[in-house]
Amino acid sequence: MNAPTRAKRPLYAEILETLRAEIADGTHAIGGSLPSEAALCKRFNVSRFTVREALRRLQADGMVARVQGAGSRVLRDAPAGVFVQNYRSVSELTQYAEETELELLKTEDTILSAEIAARIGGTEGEVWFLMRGLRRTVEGAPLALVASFVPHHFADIAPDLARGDGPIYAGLAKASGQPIEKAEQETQALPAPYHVADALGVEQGAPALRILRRYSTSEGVLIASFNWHLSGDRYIHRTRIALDGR
Amino acid sequence: MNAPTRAKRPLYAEILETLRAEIADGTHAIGGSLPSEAALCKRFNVSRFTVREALRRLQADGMVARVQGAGSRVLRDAPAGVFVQNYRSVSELTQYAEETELELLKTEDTILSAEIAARIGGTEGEVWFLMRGLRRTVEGAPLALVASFVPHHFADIAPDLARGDGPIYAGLAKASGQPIEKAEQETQALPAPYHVADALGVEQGAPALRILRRYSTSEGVLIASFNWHLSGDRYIHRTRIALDGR
DNA sequence: AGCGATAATTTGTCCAGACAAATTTACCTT
DNA sequence: AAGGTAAATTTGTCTGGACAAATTATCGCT
Repeated sequence: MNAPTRAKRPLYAEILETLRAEIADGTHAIGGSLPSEAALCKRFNVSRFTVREALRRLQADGMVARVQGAGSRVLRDAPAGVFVQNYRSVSELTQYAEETELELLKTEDTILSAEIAARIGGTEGEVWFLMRGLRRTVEGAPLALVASFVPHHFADIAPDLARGDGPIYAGLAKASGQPIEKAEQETQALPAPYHVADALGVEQGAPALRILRRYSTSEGVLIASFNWHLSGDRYIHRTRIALDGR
Repeated sequence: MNAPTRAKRPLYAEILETLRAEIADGTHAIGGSLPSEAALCKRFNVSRFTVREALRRLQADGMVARVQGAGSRVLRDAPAGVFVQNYRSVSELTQYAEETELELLKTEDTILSAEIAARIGGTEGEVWFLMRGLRRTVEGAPLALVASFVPHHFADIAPDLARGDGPIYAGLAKASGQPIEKAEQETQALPAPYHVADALGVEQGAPALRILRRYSTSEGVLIASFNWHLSGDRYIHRTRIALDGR
């Protein structure tokens, strides 16, 4: 078996990107079908395995549904999942950041544990830069305890960005010269560890909302911030869910 | 190439179940490594493809991290983010409802307390119809304990809608002859009360995520459902945040 | 036109093989 | 003992092939 010439990026990633673009531009309409695996193998001159790797990722994104015997149906024109809460886009998060104040508490280099690495998109054992802070409302009430991880090469500029008016990620994107391509959020209910409980004035172990926001460029994760919020009635994360056609 | 005898269930599913059990019982400790792919192929007498299908699903569950050259490291002893919820619109919530199953547990008339009324948009003292159920994944794992409040005049049809395939709110909107004009969500971290803890198999008082979704027409709230989810590592609510211009 | 059976198509499962890339281990030298 | 290099190990990417399972299309009969 002859090995293919090694592209810098996996073949399936190229195909994935092409299919994503074609779905987005309407070549493959929502509600319609993608070409069959066999047709895609022919078109891209790759094995069925490679096509399936691309399709698998489209499926994982919620963009297509694959049905045995029937083919792949387009469900969405972009990866599923958007927003929640008071914001539904990065620009609205920008406003949130501008309407609150982050008080930087501590900065340090940190070696990523396996668990943190898996969460934020780094690699276990890597050195990242960690900034801990307390985000307050304009009235001064504690809103969230924040732990932000940035790749180590931003260590020099990140603290000043944190002290500035705008969101950190915007400054980091500017410094990196790459636009933000993906912004994700994960929400969990967890027992408040001691340092969170102490900072937010709740009992250790009390239920707390941990919201992780991760911003990525094409080169990887730019910043990942854990925001710990007070439990139950002291913090409610409220959102509107979009109605279709609006 | 000789085809294997067809098992009722895929081979990778058997291996997945075995590995899950071994991680849960400590045979493969958290922080330690799983056997290599090659060793698992030997042990189970299957191809590498089959082993990798099982490992891929363990990885998707957040239970292991697979690192090229290093092997698979155990992160957790149970699936993390058993169910990742990604939705940005009502129609996508529709799909969620279709992909899970709601088992109706109990229905009853209820008089709204001030607290519940304020949350769901009713009036204290009003009689509403309450449906309690357990939402499960297609594999049967408990996903959420659900308490849905609907105005009393829907009491006759709501249970059948709950037992149907689609989302309840769609059926109610149809029955009311009014389109849904607003869909809202509120997320809180709360201690799991007894009935939630019991249904979802966690300790009473453990942190749980309570997601309230409220659907309204021009005439008022159509349905408001509290969804209680397992705490931290068992349920992660993941979203994408829209980038402006897309 | 409608229905049922069959054939064709499409995805799912699984095998064997190979090379690339990344990590770990072993070995040798200082 | 420490450091560097090479070899071994492990997962990632990719090829080709095959049969199973599910869906759709086609054909024939009434």
